[in-house]
Amino acid sequence: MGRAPCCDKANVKKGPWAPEEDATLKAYIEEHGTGGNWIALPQKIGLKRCGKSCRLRWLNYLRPNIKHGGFSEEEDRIICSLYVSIGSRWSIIAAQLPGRTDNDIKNYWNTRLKKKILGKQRKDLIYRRKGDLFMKKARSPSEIPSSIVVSGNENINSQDPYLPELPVMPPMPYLNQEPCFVSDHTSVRKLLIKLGGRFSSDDNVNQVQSNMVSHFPIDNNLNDLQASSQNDQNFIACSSTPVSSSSMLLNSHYNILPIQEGQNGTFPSAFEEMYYSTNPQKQLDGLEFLYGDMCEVNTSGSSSVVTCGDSIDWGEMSSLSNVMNSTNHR
DNA sequence: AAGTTCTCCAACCGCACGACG
DNA sequence: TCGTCGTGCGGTTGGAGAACT
Repeated sequence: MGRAPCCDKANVKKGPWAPEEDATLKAYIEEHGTGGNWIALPQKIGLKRCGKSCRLRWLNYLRPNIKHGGFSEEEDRIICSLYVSIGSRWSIIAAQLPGRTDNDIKNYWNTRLKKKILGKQRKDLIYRRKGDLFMKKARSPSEIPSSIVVSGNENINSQDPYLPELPVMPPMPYLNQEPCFVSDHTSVRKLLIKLGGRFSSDDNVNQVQSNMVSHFPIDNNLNDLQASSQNDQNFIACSSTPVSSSSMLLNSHYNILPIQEGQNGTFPSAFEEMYYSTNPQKQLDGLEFLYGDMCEVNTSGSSSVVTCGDSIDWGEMSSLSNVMNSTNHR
């Protein structure tokens, strides 16, 4: 049994809002508030609209202090930084940009910002696609040139002309350890607090966390990955992907993870703690979701292969990195 | 000038979650 | 504990206007 529709679809108006409808809704909410019930609101004020539609109209358009268009460079950077770090959590991103709505940011990202970032990389992408084609033609990992296939613990600096240059960090140490972080609420919470310190509400944390975990089938697969990485050959070079993302995050102008003076290299202490700690829990605090989004661990058969899924666009991520690095060096 | 394609964005849709009885 | 309801979210769509051929 499906759930009942939120409103009577037949008697509900759809499509663009008329100025009179806007005025009616705005006047009522400004005087009485929403009354805590969006579903009942349109009937109260005589609007033939779905409650959800009223809510959306208010939040995205009628609410006071809403800004439309004209995103600044600073806002671009914030959006990029947060997108890289938490993905398409538009509501959370919007919370960092006063006056912006999640819908606005989502549209801006999908229609403009992504293209803006990718714009300079078209040529690279074309070359890369040729590289992809070449990779797809290869029937097994052993047919892929060694410059592209990298084992988990081997040199990930190997450069192939078809792959964009990515920031490089040492191999992830956790590959040789028992994973034990997935259900740890505090690790995720810690990261979110690090991400600007504005994600302290339990609601957000839980929501983001559930999303992260659902996208990160790490449990048993990680053990397979470990075996695989020790077995070389099967580990296709995507190990630098999360690294690049982390670097982007760290290098971004927004400084989501504040860089502290006197630290070894370019990594802030919080990140170093995660990355270099011998404690597997600390190593993975906050990094797991990056892997979850970007890599797929295929454990079919006796071997495991880590591949970059379709959702990952090397060019895109590389571009993001470039944009952020360039803004960082201004 | 007309037809076609592209871009942008407001709005819709369906799902997940929490509150509540 | 379970079912229902309202809310919030992210993905997608549709249409108006701009750009291109």
